[in-house]
Amino acid sequence: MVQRQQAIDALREKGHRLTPQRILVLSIVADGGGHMGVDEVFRRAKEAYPYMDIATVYRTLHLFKNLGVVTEVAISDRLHYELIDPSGPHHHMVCRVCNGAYNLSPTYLDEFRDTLLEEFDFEPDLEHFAITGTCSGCRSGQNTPHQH
Amino acid sequence: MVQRQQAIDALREKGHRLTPQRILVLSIVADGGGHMGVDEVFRRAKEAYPYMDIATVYRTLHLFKNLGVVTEVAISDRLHYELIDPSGPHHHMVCRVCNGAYNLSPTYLDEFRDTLLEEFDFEPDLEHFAITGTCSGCRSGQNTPHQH
DNA sequence: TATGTAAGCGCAAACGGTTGCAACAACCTT
DNA sequence: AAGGTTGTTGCAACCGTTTGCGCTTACATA
Repeated sequence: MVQRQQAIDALREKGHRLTPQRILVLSIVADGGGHMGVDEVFRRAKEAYPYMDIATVYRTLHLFKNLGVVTEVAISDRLHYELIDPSGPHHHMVCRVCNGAYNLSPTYLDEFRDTLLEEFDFEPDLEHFAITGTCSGCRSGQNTPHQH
Repeated sequence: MVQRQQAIDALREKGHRLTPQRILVLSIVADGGGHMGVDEVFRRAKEAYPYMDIATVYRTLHLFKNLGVVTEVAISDRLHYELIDPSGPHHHMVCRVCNGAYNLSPTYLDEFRDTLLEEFDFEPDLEHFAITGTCSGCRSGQNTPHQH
């Protein structure tokens, strides 16, 4: 797994220590495959290492976020984490009805950013940005609400 | 104050009761003049009425929000409230450096909404939406950071 | 390989915000 | 004006998340 080694390198380069807890959290997020809630990361971590503390999970996820190893996305008022997509940055559209998360290419946001810069000289933070709304399936009434 | 009477009418019409606590919170938000944090609303309310509870402040602000009397805007991870602007709906750009909040006409967001609808059939929630970023003054290094 | 030191840990307390519940009071009815 | 009902309140407990603080441990140095 290439991303995992990149994450470990990023830690060392910035002078952070490589602890078993960090490796464990990283593995869990990497193996989870999608957006993982903090509680699920914690539950799996505690299975593997019973002394694991929830504070360590939060601190580790924030650290990885600041290192650019994981992205943070708010899904119905809870933060979720996933490994950075190596095929390039992307944003999320999160459906308020079914909680589904969809990727969004930055292209669409770039246009918006350019407008704000030109009109107001305001530089928006759009790096880790989730837009809530209603997805196609839920708009047409096909989905079951609040699946998760 | 016209907006205040409209708020009271909105309460009665929906079958909600007109309590001293609600009148107090409404007056505080109305007199505050800008985006008010929950803690400041609570502090002022407790000055006027020492039995006031923080839960009542939260419940009252949420009620007014649902009635469309106040708008909710997130300023650096805390929710703030202000009376609906009678000159029309608007959004906010919040500077992450100085916490300053600037109004943004919905025109700019409408373009973005249309794109998401056309491309993905995704209807974004942009009603109560604050965009964080760096404002003009802070981009040029003129402002004092983290004033609030 | 042994040692020093500062980063990181687990723990517990605290944070902002929400919720369940019994007492209370706004308002409809008479 | 008095009574009944039901929405609202204050309180306290709880939630997810953050923070302060000793103890531990990863890692640089020798």
